[in-house]
Amino acid sequence: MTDYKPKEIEYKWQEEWEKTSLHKAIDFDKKSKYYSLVMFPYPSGDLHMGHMRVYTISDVISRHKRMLGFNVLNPMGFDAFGLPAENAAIERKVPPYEWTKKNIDHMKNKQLKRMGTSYDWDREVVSCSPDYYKWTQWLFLQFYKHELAYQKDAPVNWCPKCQTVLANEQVEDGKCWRHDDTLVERKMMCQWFLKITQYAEELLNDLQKLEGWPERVKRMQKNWIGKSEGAEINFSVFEKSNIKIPVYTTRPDTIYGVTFLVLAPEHPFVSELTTSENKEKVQAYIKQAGLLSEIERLSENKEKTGVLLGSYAVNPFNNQKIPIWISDYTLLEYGTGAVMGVPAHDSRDFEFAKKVNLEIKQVISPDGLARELSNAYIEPGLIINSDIFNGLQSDDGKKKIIEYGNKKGFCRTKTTYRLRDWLISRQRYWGCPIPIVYCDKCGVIPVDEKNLPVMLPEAGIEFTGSGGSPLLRAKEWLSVKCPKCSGEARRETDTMDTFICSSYYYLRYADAGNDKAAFDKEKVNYWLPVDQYVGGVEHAILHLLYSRFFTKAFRDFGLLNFDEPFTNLLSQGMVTMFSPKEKKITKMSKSKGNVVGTTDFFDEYGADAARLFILFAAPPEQEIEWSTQGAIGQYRFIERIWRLFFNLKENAGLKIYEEFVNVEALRAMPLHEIYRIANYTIKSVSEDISSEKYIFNTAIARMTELVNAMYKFILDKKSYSDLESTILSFSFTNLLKLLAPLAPHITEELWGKLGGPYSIHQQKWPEYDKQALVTDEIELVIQMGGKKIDVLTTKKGQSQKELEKIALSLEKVKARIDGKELVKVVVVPDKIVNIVVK
RNA sequence: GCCCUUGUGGCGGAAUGGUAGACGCAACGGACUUAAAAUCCGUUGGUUUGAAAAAAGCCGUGCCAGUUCGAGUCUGGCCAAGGGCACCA
Repeated sequence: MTDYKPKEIEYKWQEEWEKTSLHKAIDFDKKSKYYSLVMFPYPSGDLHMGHMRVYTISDVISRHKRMLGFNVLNPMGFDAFGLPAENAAIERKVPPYEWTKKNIDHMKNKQLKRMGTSYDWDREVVSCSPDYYKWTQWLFLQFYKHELAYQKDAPVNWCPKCQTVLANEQVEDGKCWRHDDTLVERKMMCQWFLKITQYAEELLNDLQKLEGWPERVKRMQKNWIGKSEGAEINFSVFEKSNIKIPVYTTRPDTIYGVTFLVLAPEHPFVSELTTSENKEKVQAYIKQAGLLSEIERLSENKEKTGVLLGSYAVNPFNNQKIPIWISDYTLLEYGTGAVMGVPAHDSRDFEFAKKVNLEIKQVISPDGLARELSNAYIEPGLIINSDIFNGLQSDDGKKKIIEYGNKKGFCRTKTTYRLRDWLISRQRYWGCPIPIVYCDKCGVIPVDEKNLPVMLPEAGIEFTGSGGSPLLRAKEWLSVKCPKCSGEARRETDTMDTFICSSYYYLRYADAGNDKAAFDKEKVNYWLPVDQYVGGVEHAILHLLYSRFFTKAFRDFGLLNFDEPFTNLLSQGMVTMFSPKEKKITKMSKSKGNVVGTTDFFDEYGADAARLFILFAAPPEQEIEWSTQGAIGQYRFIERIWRLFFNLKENAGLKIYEEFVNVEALRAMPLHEIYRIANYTIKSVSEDISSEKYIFNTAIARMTELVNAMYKFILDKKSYSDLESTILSFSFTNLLKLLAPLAPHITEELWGKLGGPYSIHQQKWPEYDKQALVTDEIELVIQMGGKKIDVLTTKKGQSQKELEKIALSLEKVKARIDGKELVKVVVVPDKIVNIVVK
């Protein structure tokens, strides 16, 4: 027997797999395709055990599907644009390109391959490489052509640490998603947007099609899109018949309770509606509101403030004259930027009315009676004080009121979404340049497709960390000929949000080398949609919503033929560990000082052991806590298999053997139990590892049981009969195959040592012998009143009467029935007998 | 505030409404060894009776009810932790 040296074995097979192109995906192959995808990483430099989880899960799925006979596409690449590279350039004067390249090289060759992953590296994509970002730019131009990319002045979120603006989705709790200690500021800027809102309804509706997605993720997307149905009502302005103020409401049933209007401070009508005596106050308020940070504005404790404009609006339903206010609790970007104030039935309006002393008029009541309100009554109810609509229920009232207003021409139903258009401009260097040119004569002009890519300049770029994007100072690069008039023009200096790059990479994998197009339509239609996507739940909204949007837009551009990119989604839980900094168990990350590197563990115990522990600790969706001790437990499991192999090889003539045996020949022998467990293991592992379940922890437990049973069987055994060596060979051969997707190196090694043909990963997934699982004895549980009294082994298939008789004849049972009335006996054949007494 | 998820031994976790705690970690005992490590074999939810062993009993899946012959599992309410949304009209 030789020692188990994981490092040697693992390196050997990793090289062999690469040399023999074992994991190559073949376009348009005869076998059914299976696209297995893992979210591609940002090349931050050093992967730790926390990162390993997602790659392990996805790799097990890919390897298993190959053994099931699928043509598997399992690609990998790098989301390589982004801030850390640029920050490294500022701090250490290394060009972002070099820093990124070095990290990719390390992650790819020293870490991802070292884990034993089975990627088809021929399809690698690197989003910062010009042959990739050329197509990012080309796709931007398609959006532009279809009027889905546009520029506008808007209040935007600015992260002072990133020195750039952020999309709505990238602001969490008023803070930057990358810097949870940094409040986002509000600024007015002219920026590029993608019109994701045009797809809001489809993005919402098609969530129903995504049966293979976790409910949680779908709910989060649904919340984010935030559809609401209501009405848009036009208020006219007293003595200013040229202006109509549209407001959006979901409660048209409260229209008679309107006692004021509130516009957003940035609302375009504000100056026109401000009377001269209020001008000063209004301007001061607008200025002050603009200065507030996001978090201050959102703060719940913040008291409502606002100022009167001086003009009056007229409620078209009852011609009542009501004052117009501005307040920062009204948002310009949502609805129409103006709300009707119904203090009696909206808590924000109530608060505001109390604060500035406005009339509160009740128009909804639970019982039809009006009373003094100490809070807004926001439930639906009976309509009162509302002229011809009195006595209706809210629901019915809504419809009738909209109908009435519609007839009169000042009201219509309207659907509003919380989702905003996607702000994609970034004031940073290390991103994909937006292919746009500004010409004094011609205006905003897109770069010709044939002149793509607009390369990021490298020479003469200085990273100072201040004074805006380095591109602003790249004089030579900045000046360009206008594509239209050939006159002097200037390049766009903003780059794209890196989420653009990651919104289509999974399409590029289908045709990674193409230099004529972003991807070939036929290839994309062959490979896509992705059959199984694995990634972190932190992208539940961001990346997954953007990618769905891209897919739908590309379908409409005629680039592909499907509606949704990812059929099944698995959101793996975090890997946590105790953080000495935060004094609690929390997500493994460098900044929290609780990382365990991969290299040392792999060298000592092997990637196989790390993979097994990660899979064994909990089901994939759940959080797991890294435990080196626990991982060593899996190392011991592997070593047990290793020793078992040599023991059986020397003593029992172990060989590859996969045929079923005649179960009758085994009856009443201890061997029968081994054969049964082996087949039960095949059955359970096949089920647990399948896409319906993905519970790898129990799969590993079943295999451990088989190994334990085999150990027990061979204990003190000196010689083996032919039948015994056959059954043990059968068990061991199948064990290796079942374990192969999870621990690919050790299984390949032992498979080879057993004389199996290269490679175990190209073998057929085993099937189990149904005969082996048929038993003639069962364990019968005896209960009294639902409590277990006894368990006895008895013949299978006895009638209910027989079982009842067996139970009632037990001494224990008799003693307990004694003196009581037998109410009934419940018999579940081959399972339990439950005796109920009174 | 609204929506959702999760509460099981010292720990991670298993259990189609039918033997709660599979499997692993940790701990303890035994074998092997001059010794230790490793390995192999065991024990390990709590508790009561018992000198001990054997054995037997009772309690036990966050709490309180309910449905059921039978509930970790289903229903309702509560408590706790975690997550999402949050001045979205």
